[in-house]
Amino acid sequence: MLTIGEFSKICKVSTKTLRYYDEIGLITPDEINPENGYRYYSIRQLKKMLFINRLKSYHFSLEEIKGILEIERDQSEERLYSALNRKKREIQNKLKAFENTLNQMNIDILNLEKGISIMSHIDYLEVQLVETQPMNLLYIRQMLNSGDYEEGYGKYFNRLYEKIASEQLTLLGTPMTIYHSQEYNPASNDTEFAIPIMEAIKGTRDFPGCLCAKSVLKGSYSELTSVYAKLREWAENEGYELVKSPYEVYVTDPYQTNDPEDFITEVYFPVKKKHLA
Amino acid sequence: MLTIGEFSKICKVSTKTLRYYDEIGLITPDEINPENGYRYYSIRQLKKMLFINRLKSYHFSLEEIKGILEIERDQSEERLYSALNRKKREIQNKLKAFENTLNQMNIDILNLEKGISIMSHIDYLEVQLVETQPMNLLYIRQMLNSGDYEEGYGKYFNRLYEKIASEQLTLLGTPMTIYHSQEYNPASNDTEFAIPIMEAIKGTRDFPGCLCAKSVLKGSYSELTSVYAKLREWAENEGYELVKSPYEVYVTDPYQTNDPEDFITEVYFPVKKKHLA
DNA sequence: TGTTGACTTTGCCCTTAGGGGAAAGTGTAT
DNA sequence: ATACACTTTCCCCTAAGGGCAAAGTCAACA
Repeated sequence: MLTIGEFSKICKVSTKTLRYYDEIGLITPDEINPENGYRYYSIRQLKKMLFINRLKSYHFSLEEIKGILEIERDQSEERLYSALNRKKREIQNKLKAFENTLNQMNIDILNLEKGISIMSHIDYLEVQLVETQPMNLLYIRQMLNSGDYEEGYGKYFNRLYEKIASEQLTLLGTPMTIYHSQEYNPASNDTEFAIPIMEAIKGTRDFPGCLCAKSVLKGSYSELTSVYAKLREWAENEGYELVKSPYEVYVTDPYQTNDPEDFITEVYFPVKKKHLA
Repeated sequence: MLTIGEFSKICKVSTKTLRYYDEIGLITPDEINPENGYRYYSIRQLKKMLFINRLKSYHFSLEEIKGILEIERDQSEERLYSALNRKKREIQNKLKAFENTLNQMNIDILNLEKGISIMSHIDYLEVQLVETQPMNLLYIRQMLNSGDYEEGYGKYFNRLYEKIASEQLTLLGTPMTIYHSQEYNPASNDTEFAIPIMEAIKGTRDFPGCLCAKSVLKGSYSELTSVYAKLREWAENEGYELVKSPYEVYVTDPYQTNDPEDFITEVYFPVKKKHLA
């Protein structure tokens, strides 16, 4: 039997951690002296602890590890195998996200070297006042949380395109997203994915034309919030106010090009002139 | 002036977050109605908030962002530039760490496909009882925290090698590390870096020979804890006990080869036969 | 046998970046 | 006037432990 200190040293895990794992039931000492509460670990528990360490190094949460250890007794291999593969994909995604972040950072760093301040691109955004044409939209309206956006765009637009293809509908424009939520809420936003088509069938709706402030973004979607801010600022200065849900039109998007710097997105902001007080 | 809800929607930040940022003083509303406490943000604060979002996407902590924003007023560019570069290196390191993790995971996944269970390599580790020769060690003894290990190894061994080179000392073996701490403590471990040399000068010490359980690890250092566990288990079964600090000898290491799978490390565990009770 | 120093126990508060929800007050449109 | 959307503060919760304190315990040494 090993005291907690000995066990700790062999496994390279602090005693604090071992007590915590005992508390949450991840690995409990083989023996506890009922008089003084001293924890004693057996030699065979070393392997379990090392396995836990391994899984931790793979970024499994303690909750996940607990699940894996409980499974392990029954049908040991298969579910561990699938858990590993799932976690592997998770890490690959994080890795990709880091690569994207690094690309963005490099753009900013290069700009700084040229003496261009980081957020100055906002100042160069142009805003026009336009009158939009009414459209007939094939749409899906959903509550989305912010994590689902990337996935959601692909999923819902695919569904719409499938319907257009299978029912031989007539495409009249590029895909668009309409944001109905008044407040931004990371857990749930009222979002409408739509594509303009000719046929006024079930699953379509009328989208009236209106006066809009419009701005065009070239580049990564991460700049979209800047466009919204710019439009808002413009409206404030020119004496307009927002009257309906803003929307985005994806003129070129990931379906057409791979480089995020080539994306072209129009942002529309339905407005009307404010009455002077 | 924008209410918190409007500001929230434009910036894609929840009101909860805005109130939190107000609380920690990251961005406080331009105006607060003293009667009812309502927060009002100005249009010019949009840009600041977007800048915060940008820095957040670069994985700066709120504390770091606060620092950057405070700096920004004075000498805006330079310190931001260096902060960005520092954070970029951090992310590159994390990216590398993820790549290593993925490599390890792939090894395990391949093994599972072959029907080899994940921790089974422990069972194949061989342990021998050997009598080591006394040595004369050039050493540096330090308290290290677990995060410093990678860096520490390079740093301290380099320092030792430099001394050997500059004083024309005679190398008698490969580098080694002796672990003096009884308990593992992530914040501080008593660690000795050493290289055997011939000359008994200042900065060297005698390292007596002794009876050791020895095991050889081929492969990544992440398996080292397994070796310790195996040695401990072996000692228990054979009726030996640990009498001094264990140590590692790096026969081939990152200085000689790049593939972690080629590393060869000997682990020594000074023991003596236990008296039977 | 006593003492010392190392070890262990529990308990409490702290960390990041907010999320959830309640209860109460407020603003605005009809 | 009323309904409903919005805002306020307050309190508790997260994951994985770290830090520290007070008190109890163990083993070795004199």
